[in-house]
Amino acid sequence: MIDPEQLQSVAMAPSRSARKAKGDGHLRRAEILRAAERIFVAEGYEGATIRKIADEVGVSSTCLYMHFRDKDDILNEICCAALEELFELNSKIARMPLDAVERTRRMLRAYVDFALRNPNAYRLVFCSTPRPGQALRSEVTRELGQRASERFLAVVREIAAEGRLKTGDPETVHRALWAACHGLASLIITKPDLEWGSIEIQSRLVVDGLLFGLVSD
Amino acid sequence: MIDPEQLQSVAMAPSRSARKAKGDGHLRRAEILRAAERIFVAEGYEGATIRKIADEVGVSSTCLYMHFRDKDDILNEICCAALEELFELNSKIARMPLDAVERTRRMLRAYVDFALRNPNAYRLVFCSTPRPGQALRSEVTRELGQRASERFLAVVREIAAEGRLKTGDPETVHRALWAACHGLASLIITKPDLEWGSIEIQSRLVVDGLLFGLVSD
Amino acid sequence: MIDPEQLQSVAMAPSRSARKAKGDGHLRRAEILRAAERIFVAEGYEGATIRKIADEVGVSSTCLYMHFRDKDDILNEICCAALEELFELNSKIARMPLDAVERTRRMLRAYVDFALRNPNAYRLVFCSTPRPGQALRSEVTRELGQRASERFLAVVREIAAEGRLKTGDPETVHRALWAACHGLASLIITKPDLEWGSIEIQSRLVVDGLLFGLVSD
Amino acid sequence: MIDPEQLQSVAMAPSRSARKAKGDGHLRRAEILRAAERIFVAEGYEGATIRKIADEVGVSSTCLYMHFRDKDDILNEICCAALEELFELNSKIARMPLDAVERTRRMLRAYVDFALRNPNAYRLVFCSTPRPGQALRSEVTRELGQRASERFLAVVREIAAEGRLKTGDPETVHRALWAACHGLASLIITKPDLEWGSIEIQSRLVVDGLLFGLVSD
DNA sequence: TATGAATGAGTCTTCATTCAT
DNA sequence: CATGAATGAAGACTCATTCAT
Repeated sequence: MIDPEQLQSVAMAPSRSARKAKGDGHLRRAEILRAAERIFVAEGYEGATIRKIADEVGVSSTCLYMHFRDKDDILNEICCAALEELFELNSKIARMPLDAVERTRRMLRAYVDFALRNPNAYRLVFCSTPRPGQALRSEVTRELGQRASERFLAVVREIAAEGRLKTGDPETVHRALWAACHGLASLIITKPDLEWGSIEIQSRLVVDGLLFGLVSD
Repeated sequence: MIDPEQLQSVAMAPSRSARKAKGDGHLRRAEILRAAERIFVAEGYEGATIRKIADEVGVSSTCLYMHFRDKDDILNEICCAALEELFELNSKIARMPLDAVERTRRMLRAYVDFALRNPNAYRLVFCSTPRPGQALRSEVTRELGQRASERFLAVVREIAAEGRLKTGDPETVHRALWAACHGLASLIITKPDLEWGSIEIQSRLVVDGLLFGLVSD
Repeated sequence: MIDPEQLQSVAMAPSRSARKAKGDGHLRRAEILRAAERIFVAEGYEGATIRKIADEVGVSSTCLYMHFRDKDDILNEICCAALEELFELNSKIARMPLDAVERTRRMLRAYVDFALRNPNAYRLVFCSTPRPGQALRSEVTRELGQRASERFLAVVREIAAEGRLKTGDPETVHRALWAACHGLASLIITKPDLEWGSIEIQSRLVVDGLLFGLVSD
Repeated sequence: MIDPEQLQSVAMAPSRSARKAKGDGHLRRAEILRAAERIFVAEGYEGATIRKIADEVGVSSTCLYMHFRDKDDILNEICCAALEELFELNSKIARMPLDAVERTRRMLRAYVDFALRNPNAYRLVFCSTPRPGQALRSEVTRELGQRASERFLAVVREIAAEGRLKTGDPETVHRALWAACHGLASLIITKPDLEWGSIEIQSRLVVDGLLFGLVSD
């Protein structure tokens, strides 16, 4: 499993050796992942051919097989990295010395932002049904998603413990909040041509509206 | 966890007795559409090969081309039929002699129900980005979606006209409501293995929670 | 074997029964042949699908099989009819009470005209190599072509007998004349976009030029 | 009757020894071109399937796509190569310090020889109507053909300038000469089973006969 | 670590042809 | 005489993947 932070930093600073020099295979690996992510989303799962990815990176298609077992392996790594990042995000907010509702609000906003910042990975993780046969590998993915989700559920439970839930149980409320934000993010991502106005405003309306409807004070 | 049969109850194979009996043509056509819908969603657009669909129906692949011009034609027909149904649904509710907010609530509930009743078509229409090149055909689809959407927007505008919008403009509120319901439906559809509890309750929580947060009285 | 004269006359006068009435199968047959000829040339051998021909005639594709054994059978009939016509043409000119050279000239001009009038059939007969397997059927075609050719060779032999051949033997001269005219006709047919000027003049130049070069007086 | 081997002497399979030896790439490419040329002519455009060509070369059909974009690309390369050669031929003769008529005669003879030496390519270029849709690519082909043709037209214009044209304008005469030679060559190629006698003599008769008829001295 | 060449399986689609009616 | 429905074989082409180097 790759630490996403590491990927991120590598992607931003070409490190000591000049790009394209034959240094650390990790560079290559990260390069491929980024290209793949871009293409996976631009062209869809089957539209993202190994050759297209290889071309984007500037290497032969054979070369990809030196870093990843197969196509699904690449896909998997992308998903894991994204989920890891999301988990970190939620963890950071969870640790903030703020009112539980405020932390919830921030998590939701961060969630939508995250989705829109990584539309590629987001679609892979949250908008696609795992195809049968991928079950084993996506096990890891599900595990990671679960962890990120629980960070968020914990805060909702706090709110419930404070007796501020207007209705429903924390699990259901948690899923409602998540679903609403997912709906907004996924719709913006898959239908960018629709008239969306200010995404900032739209996003706030969903989050605050639902929080106001479900949580008191 | 959701029983997939529950989601796909509509799309079941026809009684084998009718097979090869009356060559009504229309029957075959419908049979193909149902099989295609099932497979499109089980395997994705490119995963749904003509052969798989043909096998499911029990005919040769060539036979599909007697009823549909090509693969996209099948996809298109499925989408159009679904959107048409959705439009009818909304139209019927729009005509009911009820309070605007109540009509809104019913439309939202009907929307989620519709999605869960036709998960296959729903995903095709609302969870997939139109690939470039399909633009021309999906024009019709978009047109239909637009019409269904406007039926719903009209009611939100009524609410706004009655001065009952707590915040935002009708367009943004309309999109917020839609997004939230879409999020719930799509999440249930694509991740049926998650723990969803009672969908009835979950759905009500999202709809009522958001309505309560955004609309007064 | 069909008498081309009969086809011709049928094609020009719809005879007693109204077109499309279910009268004499011969009508249908001729109708199909004409449509096929048009399409064979417009689209090439493999481009001329049974369905296209059937559509042109306005019947089902199955219907063609009631009149012809298979695709090649249609092709064959077209070729035979054309050759028959050419043979008649040459025969008529051969019987004219004219100088042998003049009859030759007329035959050549008639040949080019015939080709340009029936470019479809001409290409089928004179511009295509019989594909292996068609050998048996094209036997008939070759036989007919042979007969038409001999009508023409006979006149050249007359010229030779009159001692008016400037060079070569009658067979070689006969082939030279034929080849030249074939070249003109086939080039005009297959490359109609070239700059051809007046075909009348061009044709005369080839025929008279070669005759003048090879035949005295 | 013509021995087909005589016509296709150039297009013979390479010694099997080189196969699989040096993966020179260029060798493969040439090998494919030769096989394709043979099959294109033996079976016609649509009869020449990718698989047949691949089988002839002894590789998988996929392999062809490593060297050529698609079927038309192969066809195109063959045609271009042939036309290039023809152009060179004419250029070389044009530069010879000979009487214009003699250069014309040599060009015509070279043309027929060229056609019989490359019957496959010749038919592709000169005996087939470009199918609609191929327009763009065959643009190049036409361009090349044009250039070769103009080299020849120039010499005829010289003759005209010398006042030695018995009749007609240089363009028409040029086309007449070309058509006659084309007729001879194409007829020999497409109907090799006919009785042709000595091609040498036959060819001379056409060329000299027509030149004698059209050009003085 | 990387590649150029190659492949087998599989894609959509079209065709000539044949039934049962 | 005619057809609507259907099919098996084949078409061009693409893809993920694997060698030998």
